[in-house]
Amino acid sequence: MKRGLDQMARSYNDHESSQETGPESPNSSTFNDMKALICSHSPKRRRSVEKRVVNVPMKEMEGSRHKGDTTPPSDSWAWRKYGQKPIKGSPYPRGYYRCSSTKGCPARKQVERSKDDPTMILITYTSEHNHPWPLTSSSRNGPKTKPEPKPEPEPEPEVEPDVEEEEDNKFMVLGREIETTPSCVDEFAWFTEMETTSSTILESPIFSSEKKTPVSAAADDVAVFFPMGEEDESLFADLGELPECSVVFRHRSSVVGSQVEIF
DNA sequence: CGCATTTGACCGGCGC
DNA sequence: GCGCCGGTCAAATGCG
Repeated sequence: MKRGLDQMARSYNDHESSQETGPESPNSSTFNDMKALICSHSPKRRRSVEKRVVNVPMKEMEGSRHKGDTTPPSDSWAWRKYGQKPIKGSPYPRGYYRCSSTKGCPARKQVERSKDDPTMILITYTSEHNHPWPLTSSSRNGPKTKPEPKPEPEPEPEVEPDVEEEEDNKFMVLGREIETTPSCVDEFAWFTEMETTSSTILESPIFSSEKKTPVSAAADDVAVFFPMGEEDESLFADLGELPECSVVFRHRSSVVGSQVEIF
């Protein structure tokens, strides 16, 4: 079972390794490229696992707990480290984290420093197809990525929630609306779910400071869908602990894609 | 004492 | 077929 995931991730890495480390990765001019990229991956990927790579400037993590190369920036969820490995070709080890925000949460992430740009942290999020990202926050509880007992309904890790939101085949990427093919949407409903909760990729649940359950988040799209404005300021007022978020939101309007990159 | 982290071992796939 | 490599497991350790 786990091997399936592993294999998935591995084959994806083959794809992504050439891209995720590229300093001059796709920027705002390549939304369609990105879309094509995403869709072009579909045939190769199994449906069960999706990945997303985020590039985070390290300076933006200074406020966060920072013990080692793979200490992840705090985000909105609880992650439990389950492994660390030196990566061939990279001077920095890669840390493996498992979502501990909710029981049975299948989400994982890998954190490593970019070998090309040591000031950049590469975070690879992995989740099962259509599985909602954990949206609970633990970063406010302190530095520890300790899961917080929450009175929230438990996500169903193995049962794919029906994603029925593709009324129109569009989703937002870095502030732009992208039309997708139904197959792509279906294939990346997981992404779509994230993107449609916000006006940019990086306002995805990953970067949401809201404490929500995966279910409520889905129903809560409106709450986080509006473009960055004054309301966002308050909405993300407490993002001091979420350096990833802060940089994203801060730079989005002007430096889209240059600070944080999604593949 | 309970939980998270660390770290070495192990596993399975892939390339040669 | 074998070795390499990435990813995970699980026991040991540390910390609050």
